[in-house]
Amino acid sequence: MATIRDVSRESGLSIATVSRAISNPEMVSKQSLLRVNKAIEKLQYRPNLSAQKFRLQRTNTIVVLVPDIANLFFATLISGVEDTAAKHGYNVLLGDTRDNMNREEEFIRLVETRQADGLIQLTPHSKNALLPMKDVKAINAAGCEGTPYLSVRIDNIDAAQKMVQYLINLGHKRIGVISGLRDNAHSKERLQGYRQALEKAGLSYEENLVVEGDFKYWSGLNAVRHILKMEDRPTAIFCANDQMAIGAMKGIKEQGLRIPEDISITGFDDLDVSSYCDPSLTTIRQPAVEMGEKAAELLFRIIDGRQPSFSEYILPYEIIIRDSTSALK
Amino acid sequence: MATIRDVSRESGLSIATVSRAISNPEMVSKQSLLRVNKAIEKLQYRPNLSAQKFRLQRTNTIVVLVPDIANLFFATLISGVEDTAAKHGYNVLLGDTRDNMNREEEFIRLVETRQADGLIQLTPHSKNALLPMKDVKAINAAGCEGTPYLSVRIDNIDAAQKMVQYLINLGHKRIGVISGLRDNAHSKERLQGYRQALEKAGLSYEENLVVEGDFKYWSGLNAVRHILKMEDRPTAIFCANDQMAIGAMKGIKEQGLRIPEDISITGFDDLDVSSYCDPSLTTIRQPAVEMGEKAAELLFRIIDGRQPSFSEYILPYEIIIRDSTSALK
DNA sequence: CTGAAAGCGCTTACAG
DNA sequence: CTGAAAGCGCTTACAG
Repeated sequence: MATIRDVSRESGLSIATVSRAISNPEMVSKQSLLRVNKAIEKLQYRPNLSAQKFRLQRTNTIVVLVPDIANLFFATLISGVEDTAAKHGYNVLLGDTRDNMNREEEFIRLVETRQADGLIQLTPHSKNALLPMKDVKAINAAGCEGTPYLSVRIDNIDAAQKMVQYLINLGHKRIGVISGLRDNAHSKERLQGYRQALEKAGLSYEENLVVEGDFKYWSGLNAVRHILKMEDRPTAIFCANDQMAIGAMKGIKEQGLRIPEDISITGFDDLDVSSYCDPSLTTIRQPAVEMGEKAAELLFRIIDGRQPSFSEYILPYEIIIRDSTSALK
Repeated sequence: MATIRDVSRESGLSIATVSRAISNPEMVSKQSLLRVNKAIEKLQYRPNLSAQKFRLQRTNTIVVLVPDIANLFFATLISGVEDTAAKHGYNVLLGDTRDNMNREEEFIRLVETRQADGLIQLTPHSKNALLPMKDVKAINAAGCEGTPYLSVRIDNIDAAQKMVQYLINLGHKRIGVISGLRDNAHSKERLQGYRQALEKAGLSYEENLVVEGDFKYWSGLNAVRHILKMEDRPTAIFCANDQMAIGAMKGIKEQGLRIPEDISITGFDDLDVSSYCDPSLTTIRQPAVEMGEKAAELLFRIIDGRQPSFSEYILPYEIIIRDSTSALK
């Protein structure tokens, strides 16, 4: 492979001039530029960007830590990161952690060892989280309250509360919950919103109406089977994400029950598929793409050494009412 | 940030010894090792891997070119790549091309400019494809016949044929198709399988039974509305992927028709959600994770300069029969 | 087992 | 506008 030295030789100009011709053409005479370009063409020269990055102490790469790339919500958010990164000349390294701390640590090390300039964390913050670390520029996206570093998110508690309020307004009094894993911050906040809505309406909280899932389809199906066996069955179920809601719908229909006539169901995220399932799912739209874009922009800003105006960016959510919910008869 | 020079100074040993203590501890005396480790600990030293990579002319990074990260089939395949990459000490750079040639070119340039060692292409080969390129080590995954470089895939034609044969065996004679974009190689091969099945069964091919989609949900819904308006409506629809099949199911139910009693429908891919939609979808399972793993292994092999035994790896598919298909009454 | 030195391919302050 | 030279942080063949 040709190097800058070869181009220098071929063009009869110094390495310095060749370098300038490539990065700062305006610093070089027209004639030199021509000779350099001709040599580059002839030798099929491509600058070794690894060398360049090393020299400039800049990688133009960021890492996105994602707990589960097969969850479409994250995939969509990442597409927002990708777009913004491309615009700013950055590459995106994908860190699929599967909620595994060791994998997470390895990806964080990429930043520590200067293979990436910063990272975006998509797992909500928890007490045993590795971030924040000094020397690692990071943004938390789609997380929760109390994240001790820059974050972009929606107000999960408020969104959950509004959704449950909506169910209560429809006349539902016994509202089941299919929650995410208990320790997960999203689970906690969405459950908190649920409790607040009950409280405001003067309804009592019943622990056994809450069934734990893990945010995946099968766990929604599993959880709903549990719920349907209860003697005093809820008339509505609030699910902590869309995937579980879709799994739950499956389980409800399996039992020969109708949605929403016999039981109402709601999700959280608004995946593409949520408007295509049957019935279409009432859910909370998180602005996934915008969150990704915003997180990337903030990260590039702090990489450039400019501090952002806020430590927390709260984006608006939207309650999307479709066909999986109706008034209690 | 501490460099190897600082560790050298702190430990009173040469840079060379420090370097060896880190990369080849067995080449160094126990005592030196101890001193080096103490110094590393004290200075919180992290080797600059950018420098190391540059020095070794190796990046331990690969690029995955994906046409649409928001298609779960690709996300799942990528998780297979990720796993294998982690095992081999490689990082994965995500190249979300959105079927845009310019973006694709930029990502390929990462390999040309030594920022990555090779790439995995998830877009099926076409005549105006940029790959194969000399100096770019690449594997095509989930592609089609006639890919002019190393590939891992299933036999799309055969799979489609088998699926349509299954519909024919159920008694269906008018079978509609919701195809992907016409120029897409997957569309072509799956359509070819459809035609072959008809031919074998002595059924004639009717062009107007084939409606073009773009592999996304909405296009399935859109296409099926078209199909349902036909005077001599098909009794079964073969969709070129699951997303479109799910969109189509929505459209069919909108018209008050029942699946599979009034119309049977089949997909291609076997996404997670396909067993949770209603009715659950009869489809073709592509071994997404295994494809990703195999593609990554092959890539690492050619990066190491070892040639693989075959130029094409054909993995088995599986016909998954669920509730969206039934015999013609 | 250890160290001095060369070199990977670039960029840039300095001098002219 | 141009070139010689230093240096980014490592690794490794060579000599001892």
